[in-house]
Amino acid sequence: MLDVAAAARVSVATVSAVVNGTAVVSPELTARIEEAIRAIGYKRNAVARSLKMGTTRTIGLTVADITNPFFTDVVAAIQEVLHKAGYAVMLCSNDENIEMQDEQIQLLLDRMVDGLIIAPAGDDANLERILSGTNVPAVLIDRICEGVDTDAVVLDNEQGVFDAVTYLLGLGHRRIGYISGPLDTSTGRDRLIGYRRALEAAGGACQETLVRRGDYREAEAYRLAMELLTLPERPTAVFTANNLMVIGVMKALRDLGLSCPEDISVACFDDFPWADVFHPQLTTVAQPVQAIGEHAARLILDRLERKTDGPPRREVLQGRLTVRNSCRPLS
Amino acid sequence: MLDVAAAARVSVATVSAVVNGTAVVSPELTARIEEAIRAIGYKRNAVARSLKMGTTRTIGLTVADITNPFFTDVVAAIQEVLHKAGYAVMLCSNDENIEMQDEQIQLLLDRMVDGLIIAPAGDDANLERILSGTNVPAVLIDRICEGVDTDAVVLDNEQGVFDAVTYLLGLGHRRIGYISGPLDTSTGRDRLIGYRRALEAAGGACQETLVRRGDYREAEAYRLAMELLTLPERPTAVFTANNLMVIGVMKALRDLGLSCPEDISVACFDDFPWADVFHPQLTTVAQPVQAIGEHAARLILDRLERKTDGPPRREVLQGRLTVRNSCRPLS
DNA sequence: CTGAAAGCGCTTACAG
DNA sequence: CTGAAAGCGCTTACAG
Repeated sequence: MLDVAAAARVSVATVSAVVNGTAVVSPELTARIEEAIRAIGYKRNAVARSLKMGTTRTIGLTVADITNPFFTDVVAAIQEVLHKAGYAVMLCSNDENIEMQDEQIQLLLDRMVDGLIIAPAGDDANLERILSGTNVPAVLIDRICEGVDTDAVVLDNEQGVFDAVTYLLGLGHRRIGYISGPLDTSTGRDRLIGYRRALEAAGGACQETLVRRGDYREAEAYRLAMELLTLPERPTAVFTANNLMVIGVMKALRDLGLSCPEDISVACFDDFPWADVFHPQLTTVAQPVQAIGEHAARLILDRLERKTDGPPRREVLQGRLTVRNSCRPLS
Repeated sequence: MLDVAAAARVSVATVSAVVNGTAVVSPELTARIEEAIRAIGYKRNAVARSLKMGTTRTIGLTVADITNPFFTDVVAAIQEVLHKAGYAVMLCSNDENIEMQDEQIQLLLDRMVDGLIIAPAGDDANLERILSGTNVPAVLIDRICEGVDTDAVVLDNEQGVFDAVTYLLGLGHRRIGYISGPLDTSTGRDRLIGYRRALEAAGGACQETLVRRGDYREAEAYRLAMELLTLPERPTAVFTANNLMVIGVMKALRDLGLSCPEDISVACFDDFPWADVFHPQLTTVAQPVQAIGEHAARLILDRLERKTDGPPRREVLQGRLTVRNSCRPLS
């Protein structure tokens, strides 16, 4: 910029003014400066700007598993809104590892992100402390953490599972296996509550022997499904608390020579874009991924643009039971 | 840092030395400084550091479509390797839009990323100019661009499709529909060449009437598949040049009341994690996504750590034909 | 082993 | 409308 100023025989202040359109500069000078910029091949340096301004126009984003299509879709929606607003996003995926998550958040904070969007790996004892050590606004998505009091957008997880399990009960199923998410995640807990509440509402006692605690991943779900499906009194239906785990269940069915929905009915939380073309066409609780991402982005943008200054807001969206044909009525 | 220095009654140089372990400092001073850091709640400011050092330890990454599981897996692998090496990644997805891609690359460059990994949306007339305006190293992945001479990791696309089509021919198929990617992408072109070469090698002339030019997305592939499948002389097999498009084909089959593989055989480029549990179990050309990501990350790291200074390197990986049961032999 | 000082590339009151 | 100067928070020769 000094070079440009020298070449155009003006001060850097004037150059800055034309580069940012931040003040009125006479046409002649503007032209001279623009010419000099072209000649020198000047490129603005956003980090110097950030240092001076105290803002980087970038948002840090951590998700538990970018490989999970649910998170992918949410991330895509977030980055689209943010990009339109002139923000970049710095993305970290931590493979459901809380220590790594904390490390990543620190790294993002070091780099002076203007805001943070976090899909936490699980309850995180350090998160509150880390966040309160800064005044960078944060919004939690998907899962919330005990004691972390920030903006958040979550789903009504309990209701989503309640609807699905009630649907299965309506089909005549009484032995409904449940592969849960980890109980140190809010979604894991809330979804399990939905399962229990549905059974209770139907007057059936919850059969804890049919509940298995998974980790939202395929491999462990496979193992748990094998357990469930080889029980002396096998469940007639299995529900998994997320998308990845249903794949594990389907693999178990395949390896056991069972078919869905003939032998076992299957349903899960989270939808797939291909769910209505491949067989069995899965019945799912679809999350409004686009809306989740958009809301999260808006919340952070609101904070940054000082439109909002109040207490934490928590937005709760609803899932939608999407019935296809992976569950059959028990005659 | 000045505050810390003041509190510990030392100079900032000394504080910097202990924060970065960049010089030997006496134990007493170290202790005093660490105490002061704790007391003040000092946090390092990476942007100031970056300005001084001329390096941000962050890599810019743009992909055509983060929503595509192929790219997602590659991104996950990249970010894992880079994170271990102490780099952050700034991610941009541009929905296959080249202008937006250029804009994003500019934005990343403004922010002084140390390196760039680009999965280009397509041939980009401006990319070479943009890149040559900086000395930030770049590596292209998946698709390469005419005239852009940087490190790259790509697949042997031609061979992948050749193998798949040869397999179909071996099954007795003669009328093989092909839904291509956009021809302004290197993958779109190379895969189409693989298709033609396979037909020629088998002595059959390539039937251009069975070739449709798609855009790597589901919606357009659906439309094209409807065209192909309602031809007077319908193909007996359809191959799509990527993963998303095969979903469109399956939707078309469903809407036409055709089944796979009984009525039509289907195969595609790119694998799915669930391909061997849902029906039809798709026959695919699987890409080594993990390896692609790792290689790309290593290439950029090599450049940054000055281990490599030579001419652009181009790594070519091989796909693997993964036969399942979406293609039937024609008796 | 430690400190004073310059400088990375910007922006922004403050004068003129 | 334009310029000289300070300062954002660091790092790093250079002295001592």
